[in-house]
Order: sequence, then structure tokens, then C-alpha cells
Amino acid sequence: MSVALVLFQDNLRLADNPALTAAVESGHAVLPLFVLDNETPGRWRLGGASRWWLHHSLAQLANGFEERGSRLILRQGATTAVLQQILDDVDVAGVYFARGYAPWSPALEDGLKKLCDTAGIDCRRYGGHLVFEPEAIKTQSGNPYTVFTPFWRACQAADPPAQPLPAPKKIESPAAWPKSDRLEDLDLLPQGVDWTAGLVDAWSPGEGGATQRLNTFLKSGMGHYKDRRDLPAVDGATSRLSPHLRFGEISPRTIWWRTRDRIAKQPETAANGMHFLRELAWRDFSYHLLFNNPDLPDVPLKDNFAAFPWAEPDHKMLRAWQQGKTGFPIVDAGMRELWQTGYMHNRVRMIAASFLVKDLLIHWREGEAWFWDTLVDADIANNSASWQWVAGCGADAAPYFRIFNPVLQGEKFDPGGAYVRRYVPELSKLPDKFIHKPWEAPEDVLQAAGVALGDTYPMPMVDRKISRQRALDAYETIKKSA
DNA sequence: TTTTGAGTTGTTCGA
DNA sequence: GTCGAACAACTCAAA
Repeated sequence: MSVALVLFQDNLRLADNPALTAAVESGHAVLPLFVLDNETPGRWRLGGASRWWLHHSLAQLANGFEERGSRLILRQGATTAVLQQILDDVDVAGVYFARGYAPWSPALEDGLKKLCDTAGIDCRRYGGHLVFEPEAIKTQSGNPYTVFTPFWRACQAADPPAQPLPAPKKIESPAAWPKSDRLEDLDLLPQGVDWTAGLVDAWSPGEGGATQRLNTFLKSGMGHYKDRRDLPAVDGATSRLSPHLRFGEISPRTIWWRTRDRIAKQPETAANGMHFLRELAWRDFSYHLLFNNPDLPDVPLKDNFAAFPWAEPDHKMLRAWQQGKTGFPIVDAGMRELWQTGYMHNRVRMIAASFLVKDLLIHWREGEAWFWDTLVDADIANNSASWQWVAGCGADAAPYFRIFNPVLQGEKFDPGGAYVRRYVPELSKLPDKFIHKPWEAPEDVLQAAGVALGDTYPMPMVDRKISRQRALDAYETIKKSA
């Protein structure tokens, strides 16, 4: 009896998984396979936080299969090599997988296709990781969009995504299972010091956790999304679905349709709901950008940035930023949230990133690499597109003279300082007036709050008047008209 | 082909 | 404290 092999990559879910559903409906027994692939050339090795997430996500997915009398087979190695081994051992009728958009995806998928052709079996490729595929959203002249607003207009005018598919109820098992690694064999969890306690507290990886997150957000967060999404201290103001989307535990079109349904039932939520979907479209936009510019993770889209005068590498400066010891409370709070929970609020990501790139003049790829290692939602498309956006070298980037002021940003978006107090406890007793600029507090106020600048909390690592001007001067040198 | 309007997320300065 | 203007120039997308 031959089987339909379903290759799982960044689609670790049962519901609305077109490749899985097609395999189930093919009438063959189904062989679900996940390959931990660190060997395909050019492929980025997962960062530490992502590995933790993946471990738990795979455990959840495996449970889902077991509940349906099936199994998830785990392997390690280059995807095509592993697949070849399985084709040698098992009578496979077809290979089903979700397409990727990463720089290595086309070559990988060509390899799968060739393998299948040689074996004389079906090779079926599906979408589902985006709301809109890159082929579906083009300008009138047939080019990909490079400006978000017209992209979003085109998304809204395009055919809406298909309705989500239900999870298969019954999945037929093959007569015999090929051998599987144990989940522990994949070595996804930290070996030495266990730094994952904050992640465990903050997250529930897996399809169930993703669905719950969406339900909670639609019920209590979406209605105030526009007003509250920029306030990092407000719990539940954003969906926090990004890591679930990253691993494909929930499909974006499920989010799309559940949000549309909510709007249809309560039309007064339309503006907030559409604003949320607009953010979801930013994810598509980044993927399209990466798909059309495979160099995006490494090379500035604006080529004049090749000559940008970044500062000489300074390990101590970079380290201070990474550890949340810059002396700017909102930046430090963000960097510590990241370290503790594997996540940082979107607004704070912009502030912290702007500080690295503009006030420290450290190359955006350093920030990209750190986020890649520490974010549970680290995603090559969003990460590289967003860093380029902040640095000013992206397709639809911030203008170079827009340099975030961490004090003003803190006062505007964390007015009571609750977010800073949560992640920078050594400042928690400072009055609101100084929570974002402790260096301006009089000595007696600092003392009363138990703050000794330069001792319990760092002095600001730059004079922003100087660093801001230095950034403006640096950008001046690469202006095209110069 | 040419033209036109517009572009995620801001800050500073001076009135 | 509040407000408007300046900060630049470029190029995209569509009419």
C-alpha cells in the first residue's frame, strides 16, 4: 500500500493545512514528516529562542497526530537527502508540501521536484503561509509592489483568500512506519544553563495555544486595537500571534476570516479590525519583498547604502545594547523583555532598533542577527525587511532624518512608565516625571528611589544631541545628490 | 509618455 | 505649553 508523504516545514498545524488535507483526500495512507534541516545550503540555522519554540510546537503537532491514530516522523539532515532515504524504504505515491519564500526555497523545491520526477511520483506544492501569494498581488505593470499603501489597497481589491479548511478528523496510517528520531534527539532545548523560564511563562507554543490567543484577541483586544496597539504596558492590546504565525501553527487566512466575521457581526469594530488586518498584510508584504529580493537579509535594497559609514565595530557598545544597559530606560526595557520572554513589543522594537542603528551607528545586520537569535517569532522575511526599514535602506523605509528620541517615545507610549518598571526594576521607584530620563532627576529624588546612576543603573551611553547629529551627518554622506 | 500625488510608525525649532 | 513648518529628495503607482 503506497502512502502520501506530507512534508512539514513552517506549517506545524492540522487545521487549514492544504498540503495535509490534500494528502488525506488523496485516498492514500498519510506519512507526516518533519525534517530538521541545518544542511540545505544557505539555510539560516534557527536561533536559540526559535529552537525552544520549535521543540514545543513539534510536541504539540505530534500529539495532534497521535490523537488521530497517526504519527509525526522526525528526522534530521538535508531535506532532499532525508526524503530520498524514505523514498528508498517506503512505497510513496506522492509528496505534499507547503511552499516557502526564503532565499533557499526555490532551489530546495526544485530538488524535491526532481527527486519526485526521478521516482515517478506526484509532487504537490501548496500555499497557505500567507494571505496573498506573491503572484496574486502585482502592480498594473505586473511588477511587485515596493510601497506598502498601494500594496494594501491592492490586497483589499484582490480576490479574498479561500475559507480555511477544517483539520482532518481521521488520518489513515501506513502499514508500517519508517523510523523516527525522538524529539529530544533534535537537541532543540538549551544544553547548559536553562534560560527558558521566562519563555515558558509567556507562551503556549502549538496550534491550541495559537487558537486560544486569537480567540482572546478577537474578544477583548481587537475592539481597541488602533488606540492601544502602541502601548507596550497594556496587556492584550496586540494579538501576540507572531510566533504562532512564524511556525505556521495558525494560518493567516484563518486570522483574516475570523477577523472579517467579527467585523461582520459588529460593524462598529470595522476600523479597528481592518487596522489589525493591515498589520497582517505587512507580514505578506515582507514575504513578497523577500521572495522578490533574496538578498534582503544581507544587502541593502537601496544601493547607495553600500557606502554608509557605519561606526567601527565596538563589542562593548553592542553588548550594552543587547543586555539592556544603554542608560535609556525604554530601550533597556525592550531589550530585557526580549531576553526574558523572547519577544518585544512592536513599538519598542522600533525604538530599540533606531537606537542601535542611528544613535550607535551600528550596522543593522548586527541587530538583525541578535533578534534572529533571541526572538521566538524570528522570521527571515519580517526580520530583514524591518531592520532595513528602520535603517532607512529598505524598499519603503523611514526617511533618514527620522531618528527616534527614546525619551519622547517613552513618554508618549509608556506615559506612566509601567512598561519600564516591569523590565527595569531598579528604576521602579522613580517618579513618572523621570522614569524615562533618570539622569535629569535631582540627586535627592534618585536617592529616595534607590537609584545610583553609573552603579545600580547605567548613565546614558551617548549624548543624544551628539549621536543624533552624527547620524544625520552619516546619512548626509550617502545622499544621491551629494 | 508624461504627469501627478503620495509615501507606517518622528523630532526639533521657533513663534 | 502648543502649534506649524522644516527636515530631502526620490521614486513609486496610477491616471
